[in-house]
Amino acid sequence: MFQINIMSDQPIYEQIINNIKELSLKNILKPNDKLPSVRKMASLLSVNPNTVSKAYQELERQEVIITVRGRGSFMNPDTDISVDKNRVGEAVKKLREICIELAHLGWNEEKILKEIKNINQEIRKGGKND
Amino acid sequence: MFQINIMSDQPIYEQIINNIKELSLKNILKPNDKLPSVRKMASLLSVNPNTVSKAYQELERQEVIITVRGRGSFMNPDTDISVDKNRVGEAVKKLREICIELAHLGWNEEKILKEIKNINQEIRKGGKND
Amino acid sequence: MFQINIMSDQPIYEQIINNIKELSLKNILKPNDKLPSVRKMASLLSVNPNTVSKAYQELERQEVIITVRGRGSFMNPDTDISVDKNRVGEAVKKLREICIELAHLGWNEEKILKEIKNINQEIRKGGKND
Amino acid sequence: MFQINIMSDQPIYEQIINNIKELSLKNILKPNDKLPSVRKMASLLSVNPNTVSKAYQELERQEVIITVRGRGSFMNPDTDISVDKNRVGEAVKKLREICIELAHLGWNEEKILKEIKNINQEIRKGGKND
DNA sequence: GTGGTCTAGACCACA
DNA sequence: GTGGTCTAGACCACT
Repeated sequence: MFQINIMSDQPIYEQIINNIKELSLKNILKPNDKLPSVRKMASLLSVNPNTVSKAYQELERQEVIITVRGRGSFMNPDTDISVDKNRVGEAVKKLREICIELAHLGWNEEKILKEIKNINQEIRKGGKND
Repeated sequence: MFQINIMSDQPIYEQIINNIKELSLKNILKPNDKLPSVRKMASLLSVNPNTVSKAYQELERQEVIITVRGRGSFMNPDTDISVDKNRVGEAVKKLREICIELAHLGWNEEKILKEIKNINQEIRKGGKND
Repeated sequence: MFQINIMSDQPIYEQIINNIKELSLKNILKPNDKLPSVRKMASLLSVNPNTVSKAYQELERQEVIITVRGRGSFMNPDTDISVDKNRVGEAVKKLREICIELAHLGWNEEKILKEIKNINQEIRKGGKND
Repeated sequence: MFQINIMSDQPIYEQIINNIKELSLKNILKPNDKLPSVRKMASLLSVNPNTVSKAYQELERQEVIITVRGRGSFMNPDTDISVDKNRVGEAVKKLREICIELAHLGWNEEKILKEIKNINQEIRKGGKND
């Protein structure tokens, strides 16, 4: 289920974060679902437990998961309430950078919009298996 | 003209690259236009010359500019000849990550599409280099 | 009567301790009152009996309660005999940390003092055990 | 200047955070001041660089400091704008716990208020040496 | 069993 | 030089 690429330039802990967020969007990970323990996830992904721990801590900071002492980590039952303006701003800035990059690679606006639609269909497609 | 933010988490040399690409898209930097020398650019932006140098080297690798020893750097007159499949793949991958992030921040597809349109209008408003 | 929050970052056994202390301050738990057994309390709070046991042991160490083998645990009839200087020191140290934190969150001294008054009115409203 | 206690039950990285916040309140660390590098601070405190790094990262998250790639960390020039409701709530909750604890140790409200005044005079006393 | 903290030591990107 | 990431391995508190 998880796609971790050790050789990627993207940090492993970020990849873990993104994977979990994506599974959440697809509704494969549902509210209150238990995540594998830090050690288990680490052995599943063949990475160091500290790396998984860092990912989980950041996910908790973002209110995606909730960690309970001595019990483990669980998907947050509350549908994300607090919106972090900084994070939105960061994401939009990155979106801009990528549009510039794609434009330089010959993509026109239409092609980008089409790709966005594809991506959104992909990452949100789980919507009915609740 | 340049917008460098030393506090950003984006490397300065990447910011320089993106600025030049954006100016090119807007047709403010035209084919064969001369770029400021590494030292001049460095003092303009108040950054280390090594940083500018790294940006120029990467731009040349991407065939955005051409550097002639002893003469300086110039915008490539050949508009986008080679298309680097790796770079396209990377950009699409990042696009995907950002869609996930924005979805988690409460954006639906429509809002993302609208933002893309805004951005494209902004970065391509020179309008004639398509 | 009890307020246990399993998601809090405060250990459950500490929450139990504080709840009992608060009930004692409010004079709801009076000297010689019998506490629920470890098992009963555990089932009341839906927590592990070991957790309750740990709380009771610590309460006994602090002379808040007295446990009689085979009889159960009771509120200590002797009101606050021994004063543990270490505990006072610890509490004052924590008080300091929180003042720093609140100052960083924009609270001035006056606001902190006001909050303290509110809290004390709340936790001591039984009013007669002073 | 720094007071780190390896034997304390408080994590080292939190102690570092609190020390820096306190120095900031006292105006000993002023906006834009450079902090010792991670490695330097680590050797000053005789702790592992990772521990200092963790403290710095948390401080940046709280907008107390700003870290610039390849340059180091600096006190945030902006007087703290964003207020984190969660952090305020947490702090008030802890304040409540301590009031209960102190009440149990025989402190009346007046004594607590006096201590708060002492603490605030202490931690904010640097206010004029700007 | 769970996660949290810390150390020692390594490698990398950036300026 | 700077900070960021990762590993391996240890210890601790909590349930």
